[in-house]
Amino acid sequence: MADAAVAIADETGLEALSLARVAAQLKMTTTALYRYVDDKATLIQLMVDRAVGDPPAITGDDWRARCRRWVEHLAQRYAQHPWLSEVTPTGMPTQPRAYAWIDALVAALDDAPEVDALRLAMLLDSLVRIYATLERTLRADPPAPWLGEAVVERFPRLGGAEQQDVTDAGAELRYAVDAVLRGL
Amino acid sequence: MADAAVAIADETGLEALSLARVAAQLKMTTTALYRYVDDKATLIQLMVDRAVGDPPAITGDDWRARCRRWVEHLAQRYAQHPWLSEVTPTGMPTQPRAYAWIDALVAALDDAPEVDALRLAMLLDSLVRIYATLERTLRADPPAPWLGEAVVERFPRLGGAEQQDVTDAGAELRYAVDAVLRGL
DNA sequence: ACGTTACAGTGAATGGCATGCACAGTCAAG
DNA sequence: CTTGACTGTGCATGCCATTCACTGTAACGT
Repeated sequence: MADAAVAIADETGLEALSLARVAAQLKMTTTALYRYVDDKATLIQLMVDRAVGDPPAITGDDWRARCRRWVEHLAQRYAQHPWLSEVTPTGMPTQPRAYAWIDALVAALDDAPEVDALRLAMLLDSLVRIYATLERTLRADPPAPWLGEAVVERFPRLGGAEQQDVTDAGAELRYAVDAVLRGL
Repeated sequence: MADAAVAIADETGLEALSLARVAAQLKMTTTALYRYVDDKATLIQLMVDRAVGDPPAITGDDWRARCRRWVEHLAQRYAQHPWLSEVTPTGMPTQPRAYAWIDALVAALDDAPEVDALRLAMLLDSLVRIYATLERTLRADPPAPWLGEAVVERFPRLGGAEQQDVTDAGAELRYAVDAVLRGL
């Protein structure tokens, strides 16, 4: 059931995911799904758990590099399932896989000095989410020049950034992560 | 109309906001609202613009301190309207106020060396969003200890962080912003 | 003063959605 | 053979966004 739902979300996004469509995919009635799941929300939780999957094993000399690898892996999962960034986060993680990812980051921070792994995990995860959201919306919207003549006229200070490129969400993510890692 | 919608969202959250309720508040029929707004989505855009409001004037010696002030102000707006963090961002900003905030940050970065203001604005805004979301969900959920015995048993490395306090979203935000500003 | 036109709001209707409840088949254990 | 758990169905409810055809009303040009 979770797999069917993930397949639908992969194709049509989270907005278009309804229990009716999941049921159709499984050749069941909509209401039959309530035998297995209390709620649409819990189904989505299951989907997230499944789509994010298990954390990778990370090796490398530099702990910052290991952090970046961790981020890359997570970002890759988000890229495979763009709807992940549409899921509204609901507080602290309760799914087992989430703990596994945090654990993996803690392992990667083995020899890092004075780094608060839990906080960092939350921060990095959030950054991945954000730039995944950015990527998704960039894909959906026309890549509008976003700074028109009129705007620059009203806010002259923005003039310099006019032709700036914000089309590569991956690059933005790396920028943000690098800034954080340098600043720790 | 936007004000009525903001009032409802302030009280009951974004989930509970329906055009029917807005109409009731205004003593109109639901369908009458479509005279003024194409879509529920565009109504929400208007609401965001109104709720975020105009950026403050920021003064101070240190550009990092000015950045922090900018973040504090923005976070304050999110605190006043918690539903803001529930709004799914839709690509680059199109509302005039958004430009004004970016412009304000650019101004604050006047004498900062080699800082990409646009990128930084996006990053800081994202951070504010994230920790506003955290605060909202902390308020909604029971502040569960989130790391049970069973979890620590399966992931021994997480043991140290067991009793860690993640209840103060404001502190987390400052931690993240400080890390970023140091790392630029 | 009269007709026209833009505007503001209404009412009914459509199609989708999550979800609840009472029922029917099916299959295994006593 | 019977009972009971399990799996699935059908029907129904209430909420939602959105569309369309319609009515009143207020301003404006002649």
